Amino acid sequence: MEVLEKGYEPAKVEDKWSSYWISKGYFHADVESSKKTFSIVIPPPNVTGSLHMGHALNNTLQDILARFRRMNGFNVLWMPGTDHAGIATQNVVERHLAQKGLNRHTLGREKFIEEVWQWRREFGGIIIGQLEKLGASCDWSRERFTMDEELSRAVREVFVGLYHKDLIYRGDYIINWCPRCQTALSDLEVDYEETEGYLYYLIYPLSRGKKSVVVATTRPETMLGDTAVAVNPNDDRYKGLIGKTVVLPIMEREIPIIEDEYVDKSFGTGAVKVTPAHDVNDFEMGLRHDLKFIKIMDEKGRMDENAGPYKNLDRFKCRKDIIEEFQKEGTLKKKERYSYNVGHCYRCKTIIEPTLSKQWFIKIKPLAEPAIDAVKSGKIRIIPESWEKTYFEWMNNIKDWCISRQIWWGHRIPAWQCDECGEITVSVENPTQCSACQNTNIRQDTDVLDTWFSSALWPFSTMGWPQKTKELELFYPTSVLVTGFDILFFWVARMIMMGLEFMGDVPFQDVYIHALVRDMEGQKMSKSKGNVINPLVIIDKYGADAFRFTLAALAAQGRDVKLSEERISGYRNFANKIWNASRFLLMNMEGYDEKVLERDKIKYTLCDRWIISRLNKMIDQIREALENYKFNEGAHLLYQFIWHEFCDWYVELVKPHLYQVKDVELRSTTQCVLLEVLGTILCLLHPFMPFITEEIWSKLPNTKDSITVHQYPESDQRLIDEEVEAEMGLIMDIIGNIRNIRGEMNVPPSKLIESFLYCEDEKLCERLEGNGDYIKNLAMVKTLSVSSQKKRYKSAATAVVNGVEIFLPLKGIIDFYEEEKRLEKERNKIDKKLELINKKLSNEDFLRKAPPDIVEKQRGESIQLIEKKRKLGKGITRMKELQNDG
RNA sequence: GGGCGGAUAGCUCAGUUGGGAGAGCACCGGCCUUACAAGCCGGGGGUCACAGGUUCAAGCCCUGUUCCGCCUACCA
Repeated sequence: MEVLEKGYEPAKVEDKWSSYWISKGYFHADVESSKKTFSIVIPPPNVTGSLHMGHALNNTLQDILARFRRMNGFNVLWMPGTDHAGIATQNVVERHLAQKGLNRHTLGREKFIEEVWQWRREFGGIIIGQLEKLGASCDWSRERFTMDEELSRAVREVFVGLYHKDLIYRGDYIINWCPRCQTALSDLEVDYEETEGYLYYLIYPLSRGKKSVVVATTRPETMLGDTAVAVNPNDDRYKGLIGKTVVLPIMEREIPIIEDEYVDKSFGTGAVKVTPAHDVNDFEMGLRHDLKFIKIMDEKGRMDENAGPYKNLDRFKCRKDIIEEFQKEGTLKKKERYSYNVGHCYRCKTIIEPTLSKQWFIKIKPLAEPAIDAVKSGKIRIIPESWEKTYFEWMNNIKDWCISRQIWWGHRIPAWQCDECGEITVSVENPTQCSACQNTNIRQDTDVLDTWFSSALWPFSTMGWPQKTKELELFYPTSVLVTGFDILFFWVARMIMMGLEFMGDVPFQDVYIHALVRDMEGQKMSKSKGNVINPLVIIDKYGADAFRFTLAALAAQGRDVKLSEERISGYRNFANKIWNASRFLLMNMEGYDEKVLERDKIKYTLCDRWIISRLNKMIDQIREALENYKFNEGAHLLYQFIWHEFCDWYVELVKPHLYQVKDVELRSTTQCVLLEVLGTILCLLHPFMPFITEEIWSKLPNTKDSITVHQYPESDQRLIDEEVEAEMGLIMDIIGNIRNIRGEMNVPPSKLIESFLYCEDEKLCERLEGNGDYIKNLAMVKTLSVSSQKKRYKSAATAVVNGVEIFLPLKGIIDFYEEEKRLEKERNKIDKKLELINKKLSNEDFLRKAPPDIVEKQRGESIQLIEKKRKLGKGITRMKELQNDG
C-alpha cells in the first residue's frame, strides 16, 4: 500500500493532473453521445488578458457546475475561448509598437492588423493556460476566438440580416468620442466620474439694446459652437426675450433665444447655451428647434477651423484661453466651484468629447421587446432574482446601440459605398460592384464593429452558426451562463436579443450572476490602489484547490466576495487535513481486501452506521446546494462534515478498531467503511477541489478510473437512520461533557480517570455499556460503569445530558468551590432557556394557535430542562456540603 | 433624481415555507495523544443598526429613520 507524504504539496501534483485529464479527453463534448447534455459558454476573457480574481471566481463557479454535471452523467460542453477586445487590444499593440518606435499610422492599416495577429500569436491568449492551471475543465479542443474565420462569418451574417430588416442604420448623431483612441464609444463604454471644476457664468449681450443674458456652463470652450440660448417657457424672467437674439461673443454670431421644456429654471441662471454638435441634450434641442450644428473640434480633440482664432488649440487650453478672454472683456460674470460628472473612456480614461458624427446604429427596441418577455415569462431565469429588476429597468429604457468604432482591430463593417451614386451595398461576401448602379468603384466602410457585437453572438457563433451543426442542435440553448453583473448590459442582454433574433430561441436557460471580488476592506481591486491579489501567485502559494474552495465558500448569492489571504490559508489547511486523513487511512490499510467482506453480511458498528447515515444526509444537501447555485452552502457542508464529523469523530472513534489485530472482521469492516466514506467524500468534493481529490483517489486501493469521470454520489435513504444518529449523538454529548469537565478542572489528557453513568432506563444503560469503549477512548477515562442504580459519589464532578447523569470522582483534583461555580453557571443557562419556554407555555394563545408539534416540542424541552436543573441543583448542594466538610 | 443591496460575535460573513442565533478567523486556557502544531481538546464573546407594526411567535414579513456601499440618469 502506498503511503502518502507528510503534508500536501499542491505544486507537485496539479500540473500532472491538468495534462492527464486533457490527454484522456475527459472534457471533450462528444456530439455522437446520447447522454443528456449540459452546456456553458465561457465569458470569453480578453485575448490580452491575464487571469485576475474576477476570472478566477467566474471560472471556478463554472467549473464546479461543469464537473458536477459531468459526474452526474451529463454530456458536458464547456466552450472556451477569447475575445478580440478591439480597443483594448489595439491599445496594447500600439504600446508594444511604440517601444519599437513604430506607430500604426506609419504602418498603415493592413500592416498594423498583421502586427496585431502577430502579437496575438506570440503573447495573446496566455489566459487559456492560466485557466488550465485553475483546473477549468473546458473542452479545450474547441477553443474559439471572436476573430476566427467562422465567427467573423457569423458577424457578417448578423450584420447583413439586421441591415436588411432595417434594424441597422447609419446617421449623423451625437456620440461619445474618445480623442485618444479616436473612436466612437457606446454609452456603456463611458465611465462617469465626479470631478471638481467650475461653473462659469458667461454674459451674452442681446443684439439690440444694452441688456444681456447670462448662461452657466462647465465647458466654456464649447461656446464657440453655440447656435442658441435656451430658457424654460415658464420662466418669467425671460418671457420677453424669447425670439430675440444675442451676439455670441468672440464669434460675433447672432444666435436666437429659444424656449424648451428641458431647461431647468432653478439651475444656474435658467438660461442655457446650446451647442448642438457637442452635447447630447443640446443635440436634441437642436433637432427640435432646427438649429445649426457647428462642430468646433477635430477627432483629436483640437479646435478646428470653426473655432475662429482658437483653431488648432487643444480643447483644455482653449477652455483656459476662452475664460481669460471673457475676463478681459469683463463678460465673465463669475465662476463658482462645482463638481459634476465627467465621462471618461473606459479603456484609456481620456475625457470623452460628445461629438456629432456619422455612425452605424442598431435600432434596438424591436430586439429588446422579445428579450424582456423571455425573462418575464421565465424562459430565462436570472439568479439571484433581484437582478431581474435591474435588467427590466435597463431594457425598458434602452437606447439605440452605436456599433461602429473608428479603430482598425475588429470586424470591419461589411458595407461598401459607391463612389458614383453614393449608395451603400451591404453584403456577406465582398461585393465587386455597387448593388444600385453596378459601378465597380466601391469602397468598404473603414469602421469596425463594437467588440460586443461579436460577443453577443458567442453562444451560437462558437457552435458553428450559421451552419446547422450538431453542436447547435445538442447544446443550444446552453444550460447556464455564469457571469458578473458588470456585464449584464454589455453582454448578457445583447446575447439574449441576438439569440432570440437569429436562433429563434434564448441563448441560455439560467443566468447566474455572481458578485465582484474585492479586497478585505471591500475595495475594488485595482492596479492603481495596489490592492490586487494575483491569482497565479495564490495558486503557487496555496494550491489551486484551496483557492477555488475559498472562492466557492465566499460566493454567497448577491454578496460581494471579500477576499483575504488568511482565508485562503485557512482552506489550504483544510486541504491538508483531507490529505492527512487519507494518509492515516492508507497507513492502516494493511490486509485490506474487499473480497473478504461480503457486502450484505458486514457487521457495522454503531459509529459506522452513524457516519454512513450522516454521509447520506450530506449527499442530498450538497446536491441540493449545487443544483441551486448555492456554492457557499455546498462548500461549508463539506468543510463541516469532513473536518468535524469524519475526522474529529469518526476517525477518532475507529482508531481502536484498526489497531485490533485479533478481530480481523472488525478491522476489515472499519477499513471498508473508511474507504467507502473517504471515496464518497472525495467525489463530493471533486468539483470544488479537483486536484487533491484526484491525487488521493488515485492512491486508494479500491478505485480504478479517474475521479473526473466517476459517478457523483447518490444518497441511499435506507442508510439514513435517525435512531442511530440519536444514540451516537448521546454518546458524543457524554464525551463532550466529560471533556468539558476535564478542561474546566484542568485535568491533563494524560491522566486517566474513572467515570460513572447513571440513568433510569435500563435498556439505555445496556446500550451505553455496550458502547462504553467510545467514551473511554475519546474522553480519556480508564473505567466506565453504567448503572440504573443510583449511588452516592463523593467528591465527584457531575454533568447531566439527556437524562444521563455523569459522575467523575476527582478526589484530590476537584476544587469544590470551582465545581460549584461551574454547575451554577450551567444552571443559569438553563434558567434562561426555561424562562423563555415557560413564557410560551403559559401563553394560552400560543397553546391554542401554534401548531401542535411546536407546542409538543416546547413541552418536551421544558421537561428535560427542569429535570436537568434539578439534578444540577443536587450537585450544587453536594459541592456546598463538601466545602463545609472540608 | 431614480433604483438596488447592506447593517448579526473583536474581524469577515452565513442564516426563506417565521419557532435552535451560527461558521471561519482572532482571542483565552490546556495538550508534541503513533494522520495532521497547516494539528488536538476545552472556553469566553451578540439588545441580530434604531423606532414602530403584523403575529401565539420576528434576525427573517410590513412601515418609517439613520449610516454605508453599488448601479443608473439629459441640471448645463
